[in-house]
This record gives sequence, structure tokens and C-alpha cells, in this order.
Amino acid sequence: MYAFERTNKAKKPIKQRAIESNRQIRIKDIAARAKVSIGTVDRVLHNRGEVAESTRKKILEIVEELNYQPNILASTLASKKSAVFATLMPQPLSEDAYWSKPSKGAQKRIAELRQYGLQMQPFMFNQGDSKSFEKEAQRILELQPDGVALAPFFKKEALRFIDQLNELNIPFVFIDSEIRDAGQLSYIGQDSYQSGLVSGKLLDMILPDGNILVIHFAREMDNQNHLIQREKAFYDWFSQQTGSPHQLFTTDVADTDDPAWEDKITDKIRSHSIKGIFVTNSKVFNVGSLLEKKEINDIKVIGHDLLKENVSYLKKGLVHFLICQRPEEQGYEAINKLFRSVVQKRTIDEKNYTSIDIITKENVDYYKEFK
Amino acid sequence: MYAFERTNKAKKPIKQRAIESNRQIRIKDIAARAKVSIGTVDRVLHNRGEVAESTRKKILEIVEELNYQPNILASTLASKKSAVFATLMPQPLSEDAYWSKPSKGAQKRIAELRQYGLQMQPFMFNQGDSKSFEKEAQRILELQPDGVALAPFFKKEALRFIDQLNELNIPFVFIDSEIRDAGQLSYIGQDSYQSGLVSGKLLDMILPDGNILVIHFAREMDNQNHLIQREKAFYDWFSQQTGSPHQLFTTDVADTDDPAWEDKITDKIRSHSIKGIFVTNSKVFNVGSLLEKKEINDIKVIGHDLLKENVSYLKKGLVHFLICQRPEEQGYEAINKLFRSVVQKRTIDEKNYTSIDIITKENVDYYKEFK
DNA sequence: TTAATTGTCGTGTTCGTACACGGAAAAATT
DNA sequence: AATTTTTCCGTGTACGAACACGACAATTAA
Repeated sequence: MYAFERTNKAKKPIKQRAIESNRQIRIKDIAARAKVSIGTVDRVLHNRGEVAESTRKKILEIVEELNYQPNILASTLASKKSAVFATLMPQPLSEDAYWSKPSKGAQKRIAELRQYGLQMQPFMFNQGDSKSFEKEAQRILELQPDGVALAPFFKKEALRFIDQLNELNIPFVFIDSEIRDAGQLSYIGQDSYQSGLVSGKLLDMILPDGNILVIHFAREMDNQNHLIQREKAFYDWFSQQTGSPHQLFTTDVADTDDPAWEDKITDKIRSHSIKGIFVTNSKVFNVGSLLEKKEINDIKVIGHDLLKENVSYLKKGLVHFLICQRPEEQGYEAINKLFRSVVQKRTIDEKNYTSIDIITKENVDYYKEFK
Repeated sequence: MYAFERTNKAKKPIKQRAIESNRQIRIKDIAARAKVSIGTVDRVLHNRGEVAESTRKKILEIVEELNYQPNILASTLASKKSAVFATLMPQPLSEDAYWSKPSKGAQKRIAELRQYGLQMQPFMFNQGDSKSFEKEAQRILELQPDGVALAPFFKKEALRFIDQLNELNIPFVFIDSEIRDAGQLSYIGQDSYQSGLVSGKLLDMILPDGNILVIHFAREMDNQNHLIQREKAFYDWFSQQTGSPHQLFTTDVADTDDPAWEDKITDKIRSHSIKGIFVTNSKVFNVGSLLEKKEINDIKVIGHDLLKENVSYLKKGLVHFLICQRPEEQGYEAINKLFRSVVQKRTIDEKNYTSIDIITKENVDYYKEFK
């Protein structure tokens, strides 16, 4: 809908005063002060064309003195710059699955920046198929975008891709997980180790006794480094507590399509007198549904990420804490970093750990990632 | 520092392609389509001057059809609109005190919007003196700003102020606490009751036995409705648990300058076998320092807000949880709402509860309010 | 001495919108 | 029929920055 002011005629006009005091400094002002033309100042600011060393110095001094800040509005309007970014992320397994979220965040930032002529081209690969990763990577290289945000899911393939990006001088950011010193502009994601510590502490605090089961719901653990990190930190927490009454066990569940896993876990719970469960990723709803079905309700459960299903088990009291890493914000931030670097030419931080949010039944309804 | 492109000459120029596909629709395009001049379209869009009903209709149809979205950059650049906003908040008691934060957030948003010609005029009153509130309110009325963000600390005085604002047709938003149905554009703050529930749950979870002391550090409780709400919810939590092993007590500490309060609290702890403490506001550092001094370390403590001092006791393990309400984000959001409504003429949500964040030793370093 | 080259710079147009001014046509008034 | 008044609409300039083009002087080469 197109509305504008028609709806609120009554509003009084906005003030047109008091602005002289902090009037913006324009290129024009600098030119006047330096007694040169606008074109000359422009050349100095953007190192275009040639300028006599003396005038260049004079202009830079005045720029400094007057603290000139370019008007972004006018700048982007005039330059008509445009850029195409590509994202390379896993195909979400369902509508509400984890990987739909970073994508949404990226879309949001792109929508906000449409005025700046930004465009995005999403590429998605199959989580279980490194070949599809390579194929999509190849398509990105053909597109030759101005920036790439990728989840380096398959390390070997990602490294090869990155090499080519570097060669083509295309900047990129990592999202979710990271390869160190690969020439990335930035990394956006959680500190997996630290988040494992948080999980450990929380479960420890609310569990007077009984043993603990750590469950990885993942097809192959090879490319799931952050799950390993979380598990490691979780174990470390308990090994650092003196005289901890808990014993820890770990299980992998590769395939939840095969219902055999349910009995396997149920047996483990019974035989090891498990009183606490930590699921290392967003698949904790599986545990919720299992406990509900088997009517087990004396187990404390911690998992990750605010999927709809997870929230539902949180509200039912079958899951006690969800650790959240603001996936939408990660997508948003990834695009934002590319924008700031590529279009605005600003320098950006190399690391960007998102916060480790603790969500429980009572605060989940107030949790919003975005402003 | 002024840098621009000088630093990264090597970067290749941004692409200038593929943009035709989603080319922006301009007023010019609409004018051409409708076979009228730009001026006419402009008059229709802004109901300026008069336009024949037939052409007006035609233009609106085309606008609809082409889904015209005005270019905000060009628009604000050309209009040179400007607005002055005023904030009315308590004077922070110290550099790092709670009330310095909403102010910082507001400043931040103002800085970002400088390009739009926005200005802010902060007014601060003495938390213990309703007269000073009235005085500052009067000064705001003299300024006649285009919008006001205020913390309605003193209800009676705030109501009188708001009446005058409404009369002058000046929009305003509440921050921190709220007066219902007073004509506000929006309310930005925490749901105090809910945050009290969160505190109750957390303390309950980590406390096997022993009694609990609720402390209000506040001069007068009359104007501290949200502290009351938090306390009420906290009590409600425990009364809803069947067979809770905890008994609750409440104390007010009006003045921490008088060191007598320390003994009073210490006595209470001893005589009531207190094992948990809940401080209803940001003054929990007082408890931290007390416990440290008296070398008491078997008490679980929950308080509010990430003041530097609070964080330091959190890290020492003397405070176990801090509930945070993102005060900077509140200030930021308050200005943002005013901007969106006053300058951009957009509609905005009436309520904006900030999230209830749970902070502990392990995740505090990763907690950032802002992107 | 003239032509060609290089180093410096100014002018003019553009981006998409806002808004003032005034002109022309149509309607209403003498 | 001549005039005033009203209705309707087009033109031109501004916002602040980006960038292309070419002017002019100072050098250098012929």
C-alpha cells in the first residue's frame, strides 16, 4: 500500500530551525575555504586525477579541521553503486529448520539496502552431499559476485572455493563455523566452546544428582566441529567441578527416520540412570517428543536454538533451557559486513561472536532477535 | 580520521550490472506513463496543490500498478527536513549508573540519523525531587520539540506534562515505565512482572533449600512501580510451587550511605537462615560487596542490569545471575520510534517489551546489546 | 618558435525527490 | 465580449556528492 502523508494531514509540519547550529559541512565549504573548486576537493578525497601536492595538503588539513563527514545520502544517491552478494548455506530441511533463519536475516538486510542498489543471490547445498556444495560454489564463481557469505560446511571443498575467491579478489565472510586465517573479511557466529560451558553450568546447577547423557543428532560428525566443541566444553565443565555427583555419557544418533533410535536412547536412560540430557544442536525436539511419548518427566533437558518445535517442548516443561545464538542476526550481520566493506569501504571487525542467550519458559515470549 | 578509498586502492570497482532487472521506479516513470509532468505526480503523492480528479486517479493507479516506492535517500536529501527531539530521564547517579545507558542508546541513534537533520536535546531531573521533574518538563514545553521520550517517574507530574504535550500535538513515547492510555506513541521497556517470574524460577532452580530475602534498594518506593511488580511476581512464583522449601522475606534499604544497613542485612541473613537473595533493581553490587566483606559465600544472589560493578561480582561468583533489559537498546528504540513516526510518517507498534536476558558468568563476555 | 605533452584545475551534468513560481485554460462574473 | 477568478499543470532550481570532459598553463620535444 502506498500512503504517505494523506493519512495524517493534521500533523503539524516539522520544524525548520535550529539547524544552522550544527549545519553539515559540505564539499562546497571545503572548496571555498581552500579557494579551489569542488572538483579539486573531490579528486583529493577520492584520489582521482592529479592534484598539486600543496593544494592536496591544504585541502586535507581543512577536511581535518572542519571534521568533514560525507553525506551518505547524497553520496550513494549520486554514485549509483550497486553490488551483488551471494550466500552459500545449507538447504533448510524444512520450513522452520535452523538454516532457514540465517537466510531470513540476510534477506531482511538486503531489503533494507535495496535503495543502495544491493542485490542478493542465495545458493543452497545439500547438507549431506559435498558434491552439491562444490556445484553451487562453481555457480557462484560464474556469477562473479561482489561478496560472498558462506557456511564452510565441508572444509576441504570450502578451502578450494576460497582459494578461487581470493584469486578473483572477491571478499567473503564465514557464517556459523569458521576456517582460521583463510583471508575472510570476518567471522560471524557463536563461540561453540563457551556455549558448551554455559550448557554445562546450567545443567549442573539445576541437577542435584543423577547422570547426564550428551546426544549428537547428526549424520556425519566429521564436518560438525562446533558440536564437538560444545561437547568438549560440556565435559570440561564437569571435570573442573570437584566432587561432581554426575557421570557423563555420549551417544550419536545418525538417523531419526529409523525409529530404532528411540529405544536405544530409552535403554540408555534406564541403564545409566540418566537425569539430565544435553543435545548439542537444534534437534532437541526429538528428545522432547521421546520423553513425552514414554512419559518420562524427571529428566532435565538442555538444547539449542528456538525452533518452533523446541519452543513448544520448552513451554510444556519437557525442555528446560534452550541456548540460542541468534541465527537471523547472523545472516543479517553477514550481509551488513559485506555491505560496509564493499560498498561503504569501511573497515570491519574480524570476529563477531554472537551472544549466548539463555532461554527458558518464562522469557521465551519476550525474546526477539531484532529491533 | 578521514580515510575513504585511499586505503584500499587495489579493490576492484563495484559491478554496474544486473541492476536493470530490478531498476527502481521513479516519479519520472510514473509521469511518463500518465503523460503528465513530474510536478503533477508530486502533487498527487503529497496532496499538495490541486489536481483534476481524473488525472489523480490515473496516477494513483499507475503508482499502484508499478508498485512505486519512493527513494528515501533522495527524498530526505531533497526535503532537508529536520526535527528536534527531547528526552526527559533521571540524572544518572554516577558515570556507570543505570540511567546513563538509555541516554547512550538515544545518543547513538541520533548520531546515526544526523544525516537526516535530527537533533536531540536531553533533559535530566533529580530522581528524588519531583519539582525538578516539573521544571525540566516546563523547559521542554518552551523548546517545543517535535517529539519527546520520557520516563514517567512521577506519575502526577508526568500526567500534567503529557496533557500539555497532547495539547501542543507533540508526540511522545514512554521509556522504562508506563502510564496506560495516555496518548503515547509507544512504550518501550520491560514487562516487570514477567521478569520477576524469571528471577523466581532461576533462584528456585538453583536453591535446594534455605530461605530467601528480597531487597529493594530505593529511596522511596512510591514511584517504583516496577520494583513492586518484580517483587509480586517473585512471590507469586514460589506460592505457585507446591511444597516449596523456601520462605520469603522482604526488606527495604533506603540509604546505603548510612553503613547501618549492612548490619541490618547481615542480621537478617543469620536469623532467618537466608540462602538466596533477590535484589529488585540494579543495586545488587551492594549485596556483592557486603557478602565479600563478611566472607559469606553460601548464598545465591540474583539482581538486575549489567553495571560494571555488578559484572565484577558476577565474575567473582558472588552474584549468580543478572537479569538484563537492554537499557541502551531502549534509548535507541525510543528515538527510533519517534523518528519513524515523526519524520518517516510510518505507523509503529504501541508496545515494545524488551527481552528479558539471563546473564551469568559464562556468557557475560559475549553479551552485546547492539549489533 | 611552434607543436605536443603533461600537470592542474574548473564546469557542467547526473542521481531521484521536494517545492516554489507562475502560465494557460476553463469557469464564473461583470 | 471583456474581465476576473478558479482550476489545473509544467518548468526550474535545490539538496550534496560523483564523475566525465575538457580548458588552460607550464613543460618538454620538435
